[in-house]
Amino acid sequence: MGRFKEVSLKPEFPRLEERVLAFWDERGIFERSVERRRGRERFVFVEGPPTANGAPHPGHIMTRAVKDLVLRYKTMCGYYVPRKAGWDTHGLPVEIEVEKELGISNKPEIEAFGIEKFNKLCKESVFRYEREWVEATRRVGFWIDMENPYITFENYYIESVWWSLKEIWRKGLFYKGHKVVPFCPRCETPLSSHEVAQGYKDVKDPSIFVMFSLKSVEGALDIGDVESTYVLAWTTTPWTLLSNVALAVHPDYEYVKVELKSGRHAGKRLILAEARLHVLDDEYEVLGRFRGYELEGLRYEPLFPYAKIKGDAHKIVCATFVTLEEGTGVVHIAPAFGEDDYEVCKEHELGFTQPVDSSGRFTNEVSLLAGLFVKDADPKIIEMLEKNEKLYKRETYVHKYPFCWRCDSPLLYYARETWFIKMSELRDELLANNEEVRWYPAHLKHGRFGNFLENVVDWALSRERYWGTPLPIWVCERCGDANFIGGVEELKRKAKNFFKVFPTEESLDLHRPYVDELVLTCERCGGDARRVPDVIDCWYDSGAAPFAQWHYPFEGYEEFEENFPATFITEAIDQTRGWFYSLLAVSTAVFGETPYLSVLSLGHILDEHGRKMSKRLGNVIDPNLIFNREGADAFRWYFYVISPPEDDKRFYEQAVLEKMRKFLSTLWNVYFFFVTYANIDDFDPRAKNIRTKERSLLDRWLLSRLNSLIKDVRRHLDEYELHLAARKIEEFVVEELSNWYVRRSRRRFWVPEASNDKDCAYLTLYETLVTLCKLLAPFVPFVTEEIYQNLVRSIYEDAEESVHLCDYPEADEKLIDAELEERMLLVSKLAEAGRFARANVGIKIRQPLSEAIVVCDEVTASKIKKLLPILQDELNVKKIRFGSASEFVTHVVKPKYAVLGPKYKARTPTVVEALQRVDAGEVASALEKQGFFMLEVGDGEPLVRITPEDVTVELAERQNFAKGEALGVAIFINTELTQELREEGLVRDVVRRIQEMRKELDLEYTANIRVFYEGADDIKKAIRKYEDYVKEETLATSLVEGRPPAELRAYEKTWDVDGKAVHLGILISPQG
RNA sequence: GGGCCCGUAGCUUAGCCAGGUUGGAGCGCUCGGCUGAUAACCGAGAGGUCCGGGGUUCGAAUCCCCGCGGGCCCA
Repeated sequence: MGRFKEVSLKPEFPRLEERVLAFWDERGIFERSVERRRGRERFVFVEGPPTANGAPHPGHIMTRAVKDLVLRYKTMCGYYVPRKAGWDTHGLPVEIEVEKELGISNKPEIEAFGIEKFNKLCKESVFRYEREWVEATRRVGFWIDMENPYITFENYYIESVWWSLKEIWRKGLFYKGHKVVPFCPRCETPLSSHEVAQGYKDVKDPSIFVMFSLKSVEGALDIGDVESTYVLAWTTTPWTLLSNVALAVHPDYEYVKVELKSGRHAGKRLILAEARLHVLDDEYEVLGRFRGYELEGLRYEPLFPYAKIKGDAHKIVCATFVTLEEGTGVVHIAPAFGEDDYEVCKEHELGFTQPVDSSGRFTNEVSLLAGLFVKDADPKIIEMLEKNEKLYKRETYVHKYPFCWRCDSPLLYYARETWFIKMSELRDELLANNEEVRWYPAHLKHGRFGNFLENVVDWALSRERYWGTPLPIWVCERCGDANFIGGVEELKRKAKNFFKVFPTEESLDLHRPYVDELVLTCERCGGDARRVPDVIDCWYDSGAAPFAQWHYPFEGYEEFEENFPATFITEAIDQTRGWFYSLLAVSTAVFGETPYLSVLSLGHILDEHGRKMSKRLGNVIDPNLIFNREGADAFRWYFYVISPPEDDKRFYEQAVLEKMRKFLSTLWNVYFFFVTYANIDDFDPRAKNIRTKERSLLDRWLLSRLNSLIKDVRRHLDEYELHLAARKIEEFVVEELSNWYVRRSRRRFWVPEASNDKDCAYLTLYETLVTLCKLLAPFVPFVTEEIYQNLVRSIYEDAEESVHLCDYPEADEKLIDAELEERMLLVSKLAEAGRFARANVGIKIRQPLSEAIVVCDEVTASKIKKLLPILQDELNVKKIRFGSASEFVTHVVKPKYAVLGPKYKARTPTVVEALQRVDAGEVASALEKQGFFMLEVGDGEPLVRITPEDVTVELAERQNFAKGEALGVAIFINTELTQELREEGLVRDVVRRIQEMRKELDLEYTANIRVFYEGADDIKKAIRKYEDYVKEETLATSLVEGRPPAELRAYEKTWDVDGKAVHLGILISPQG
């Protein structure tokens, strides 16, 4: 037993993580990590409250992993980073979930069920999903205070929201509009522009060309043959034809009257825009032309007899929104179902008709279609047109159409009474506040988000629903004045029946239906005022989080002051017009200030095939699957390292597994290696203190790289380049620490006797692992905690109790030796080049060779001189030395375009051509001797002076030498095999086989063995010659020729070495 | 239709802002090697119209223009 806890070779990350979670909980590590920074500079984070509407999706897990990385990092850097969780609890999503459970699907059913009971179920439903979120949040290791979250349905939160709405009203930014708004007929409520934005889909709609029969009118343009002339209009929403009030033409466009000469409508006359004549399928003759304005005032027969229109109707009007891009240049106008339509009718003092109810069904006014959902009525309407010979032709049309972002019903544009905030008036302020924000990625600022602000529209705030923050407006029954309420005290004062509705403090609930029962006394006339029954868009709730979470300004004044604006927020890209906007909109309207200083926008999670992961497609991976198999660290690391934060990420188990193998397993293995050997040697880091200066070059190199890495990681994290930080660490761990340092140092740990060099190796590896743990703690908080506990806490009693209570590593500039890093890089590249050279001539690494020669300039030679032993060992040569180029006389001269180009411009190709014609050896020797070469180009221009910087001179290989090259340095390996080298090679082959057999027997690293051997004469001879070497390498106490006696039951095997059979037998030695 | 982003090997991607002629990795595949830490590793090979077309330039994956395809957002 050693000093450190034994480590298993194959970690079980999920179980390890559960242990670490329990440890954190027991010791309150999270709370302490926050508290110990109290009083330091704040790093303010606002949690975008999850919509509590279902189990968390891998995308939510990723967002949480990113938040956690940033917040842990900032905490370790010394910032005070309180983290309050939040829940977005209101809104349609919750209502829909409850409706589904109740098996109902519209508002009358809800009202029959009872609003009080319904809202109670909504509240419960929210808590049901909360539990899954809490568990997933804990499991992924996201540290946030879930004990004291802000909850948008709480009275204090609603009161703050009310206060802010009244502030906005005071500024004159509130108004009631009659506007055509996107309306969901299933939810029976208008949607805000950013909600509509969530749900555009491609759909196939009918596309029909309809003929409106003209009537003769006094005073209007005489177009002749009025009775047999029709105006041709186009629409993709046949159901709106029942509500047609007018037809619009563009005043400046050219229109024509044509007579159809073929087809089923032959003989009829049509009016349409000249530029749209190609929509006609039949032959025609042009009979006349008009400008659009000339057509104004013409009247036509209504298509259908049903709709009762209050006011003037069925005439042609002019409008500039008419385009020639689609249809016929004549637009059918239904003021109930289009914003432009509504405005144009208002302008021309035309009437209004609304034969569709708020659930999207035709009313009794349209007897034939009464009760039918409008979209379902399309075929019937087309049939009716056909029968009346009013249909010119029908096609289908694929276009984007908005659907309800939650219930997926097609939206209708529908004229409703709605309360608005005048965001358009705040446009310049929004833009100015946006200037204060740092966006990651930067293009969002003036790109997508900035453009959106440029075109900001008023915020349609009211929702004709139940489970939400009630709109705090009471309208007087007598005078119609709107009374705005900004808090509970005010309500108490103004309501006639407050204590009747809320007899006790506990009974206070600012939701429907209770607040609906409150009757206020109108401030202006003293009459009774009743609440507008709407609730508000729940996006406003979350946009109010910066102040409402503290119940500002009723309480939490200081908290708000200290935490506004936020330093940092992050969510996925879809929040651009969602939360990122609602936060800015609310803060700008209420305070005139920006609510956040930096925003990191994340990409979406896609499935293995690059499709969006969504419930509808059924391709959502359960995060628990990954938690239970690869673990939370693997999950987190995958997201960090795979691509820049803003990119969409494909997510599937195999991909996570691959990253885990590459990185976490390698890290674990280095740790395993250290613990295993440190325990064998009973290494104690406290007992050794060897200054870095006194350690080997390899050690100093590793520590230099480690400190350079710290600098890089900090720089990248500060710029939210999470992937670059992660990739740098991964490269360090896999390439430099594991595949170079540990591999190169194996023998140093393995020598049985104590030595200074061994201590240096242990110390260096120990220090590196400990620092690496801290560096990695914000990324993979579990495995780093585990390693830290074993390596640090078990030894140093005064060490911080958790790696997450430590300070983030700072680079020690004194330990950074850029030149050493550069030299080591060159040596490792030369090792690669040498291996390449050996492979080219087919001599494996295990076969020792006599020498390798490095050819380079003197400066480089002096730089890498001390590192040559490493190279010698890597290449398995007896000797390594520098040689001069003259040993390898063949030269190749290659032009450097980057240098030649600027010098010779257009002449460059000719110069290069000439250079390649002359003898390379001549050029090389001239460059070496006099430092330049005069080149005759042969184009009549003066000679060109070639200098060493203009070209690279390479060497070709000589007989018996294999050549490799790296970073401009050549290496030659002598491939001549002597008898002695051959024998050494054979012995090493035998040693390798014995080691393999030890491994197969699963022997302790320190167990001694006895070896028996039999085989070809040259092999036996080689073994005898190198007996001591074989014994030492394999921990053999004896090496005996012949087969082991059968009664000993040795482990035996026959191997093929260089085409010759060798029989080996192994016995475990009885004594140590 | 408009805005923003993206398009490099079978897959994932670096390089593009600050142009240099020979586009670099990883996974996968084939061959070879190494292994007393490894779920590994090392080397080589096959695999690229750098989305297409034009332009600028001595020189374009890189800069400019026009397309095509994809994603997100908006009308």
